[in-house]
Amino acid sequence: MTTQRRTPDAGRRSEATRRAILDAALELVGEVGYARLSIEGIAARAGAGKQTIYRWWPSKGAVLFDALLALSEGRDEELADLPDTGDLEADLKTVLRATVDELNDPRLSEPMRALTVEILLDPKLAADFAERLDGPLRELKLRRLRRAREAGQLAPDVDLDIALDLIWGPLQRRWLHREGPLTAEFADAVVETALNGLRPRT
Amino acid sequence: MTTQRRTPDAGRRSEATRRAILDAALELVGEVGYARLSIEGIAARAGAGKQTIYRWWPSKGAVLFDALLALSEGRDEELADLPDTGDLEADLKTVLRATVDELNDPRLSEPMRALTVEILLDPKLAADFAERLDGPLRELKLRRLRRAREAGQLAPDVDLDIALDLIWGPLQRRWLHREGPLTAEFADAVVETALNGLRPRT
Amino acid sequence: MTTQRRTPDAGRRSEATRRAILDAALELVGEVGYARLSIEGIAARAGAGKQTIYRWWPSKGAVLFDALLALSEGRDEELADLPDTGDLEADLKTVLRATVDELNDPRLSEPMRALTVEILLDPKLAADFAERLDGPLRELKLRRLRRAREAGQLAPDVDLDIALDLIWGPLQRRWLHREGPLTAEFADAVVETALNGLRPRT
Amino acid sequence: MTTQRRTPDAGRRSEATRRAILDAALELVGEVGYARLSIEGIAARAGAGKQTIYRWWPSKGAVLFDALLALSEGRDEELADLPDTGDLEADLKTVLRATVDELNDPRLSEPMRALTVEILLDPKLAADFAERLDGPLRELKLRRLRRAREAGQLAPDVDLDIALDLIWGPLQRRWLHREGPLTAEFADAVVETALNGLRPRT
DNA sequence: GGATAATCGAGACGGTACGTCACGTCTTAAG
DNA sequence: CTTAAGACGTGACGTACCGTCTCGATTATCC
Repeated sequence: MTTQRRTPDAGRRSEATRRAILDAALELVGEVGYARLSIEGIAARAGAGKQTIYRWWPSKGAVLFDALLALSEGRDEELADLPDTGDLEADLKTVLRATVDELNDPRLSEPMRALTVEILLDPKLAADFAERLDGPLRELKLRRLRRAREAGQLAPDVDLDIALDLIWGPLQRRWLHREGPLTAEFADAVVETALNGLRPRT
Repeated sequence: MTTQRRTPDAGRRSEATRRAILDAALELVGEVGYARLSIEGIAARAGAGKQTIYRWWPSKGAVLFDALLALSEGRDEELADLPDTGDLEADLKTVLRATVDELNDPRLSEPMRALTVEILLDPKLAADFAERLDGPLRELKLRRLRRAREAGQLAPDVDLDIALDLIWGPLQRRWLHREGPLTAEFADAVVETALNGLRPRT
Repeated sequence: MTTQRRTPDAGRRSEATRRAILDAALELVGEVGYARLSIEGIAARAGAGKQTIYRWWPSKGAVLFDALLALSEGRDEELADLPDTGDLEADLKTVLRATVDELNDPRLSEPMRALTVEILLDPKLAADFAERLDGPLRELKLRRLRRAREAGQLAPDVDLDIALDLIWGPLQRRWLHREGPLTAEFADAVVETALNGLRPRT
Repeated sequence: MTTQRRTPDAGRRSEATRRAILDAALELVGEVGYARLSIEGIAARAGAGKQTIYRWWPSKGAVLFDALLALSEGRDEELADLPDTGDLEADLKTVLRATVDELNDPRLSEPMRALTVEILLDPKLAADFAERLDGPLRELKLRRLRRAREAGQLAPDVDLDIALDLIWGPLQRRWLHREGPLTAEFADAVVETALNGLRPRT
């Protein structure tokens, strides 16, 4: 689940140091923000040599990415299937409300926004992110929507990629751009309106 | 339309230097990208002193912002009203297709993505941007939608902010995250699907 | 007594501004020391434009020079003849003790050391200084010694330049290099020992 | 013999870089003079990073000091005892004539004057200089004079500090202030006249 | 269990850019 | 024409990090 598979000899790698680095990265990003987060700072805080970081990660963004992944490890809900009670609207509301809660936790939200931003600019990081997090999640969502379409809850000709954007886009946009509060009501309203447009016309 | 009103004694400001700086910023961002754009580099290219930049702009993001604004000056379509032929769907398609064209021009698109990203991280810049560009544009859009709602083309209880997100969000998201090609077809499909969900239920 | 004779149009010169600049220079050199004294700082403190300083003085050293000269104006003892009671040793002790007192006043001593140092490095300033202060003073001293030699109190073949160095050198050296305290006793001892070597051998 | 003992982990210090910096400093001070010598320039000429200079030296004066020390390394005459043939006058003439030769070599003289001047203004540098060069040399001179006093060649009550000033002061003063040529004759005359005043009165 | 090879901390190094200060020149507006 | 004010190009300051590069000093398998 980390980058270590791609590196020379992961066998010898010090797990303690790896954790210290990820922890330091999280602490520091909370204290000074992403822009002023530096490899030097992480190394110093972690009591690690700079080379140790450069050996295992290509950029500070990659370190923070792993640090955030490590945070959400254990909570395997991450890559579990989306709920499927048969009621698409209810299920989507459940999922989006959970996301709203996560995004309202500044401990997660701030570094995650920083990381998202970094991803927008760094294609390498974007690829890593797509492979390890965004891609799989997107697949889960598509799967749930496909099932709904097969069950006749969505119009048969609906473009699922666009559907996905309609449902998750407003939330992510409002979060990323800080355009207004993230509330359960907002999540509900988005789901309702989007589904309105996606349901089979009678 | 520029920052100069907020600064000390803008009367003495050298217009030639101001243009040289904005031009240099645009050239350089095209050549090396935003991450490697530096105040130092802009000053050197413009034949200006660094202090002259620091005197009038608070960050390289702010310089680029003004540079992009200057680019689109003259084309007053910017802050003109959105078209209103009475046919909301057709009007929105016109607008979104125009946006698609703009975003497919890499001369504008790349620095604009960089600037957008900078805005995400820098609240000061965000405020400036909101005041001078995003806010007014948003207002235009809301006005058009409000007229449509009054004309009965949208459900009377629709939340216009959410409507706005549903219509413009997917496009912006796909652009910002480079998630697939920006085409007229995509624009059309988004408008159709979103309006489906926003129209009065019969 | 100032530089103004050498400049384009002294007739229009503002005396109030000139005083303000010299006063500001003295204040600032006392507050921040010579190294951090700046033309900008003087202009700001004096409420004068920088150009006004550049118009009338060639360097901050020159400003300080004039400022120090202005300080000792009025006290005409400056360029009055050295005392001549007939007793060379007593007269020299009187003079050197007075110098000791002056040099122990930090209000004068610190900027004077700074100026002296500047003179060591700036030949233009050195020439100005030699012409307006050091030369005349040296001439007074030589005149007193010459009278003493004619009166048989010094050996007839003594080199007066060397005599002058022997008498005033140690004091100036100890002051400039901060090598030990400046006391009346030291002044007396120097005069006695130096005169020992300069008197006619019996 | 250099500053490195006072600095963090001098073990890793690159000797090649250290030499390159000192050499560059000497070259540059010869080309542009001390006032226009800059850390930036030294680093560029030496092919070193600025930080490398700041890591090991506190000021450009300190760099030049080390550079001059390095110049005179090898010539161990530096800290060897002053000659003692039993004839004080002859010995002092030998020493002062050697000094005159050194001070007439502009390769040494110019940077040395600049450094001397810097020392006058910078107490830290002065302390360093006193500890590593001036102090030891002064001690050698005092030792020679003390031996002469014990041998009855100087008056028993003579203050050796003042004696030292009388003998070396005029030469240093004439050099530092550029007050006339430095010749062997001048050195001889100073020694003769000063010793005249210091010998026991018969 | 001792050799050996990679990892580790530490941090020096050549660089780039930062944001600030002062330089000396210039332009403007007021008197 | 001088003045106060201050923008301008220039250049150096001293600092922060970059990413690379040695250094010993641990480890942690593998012979």
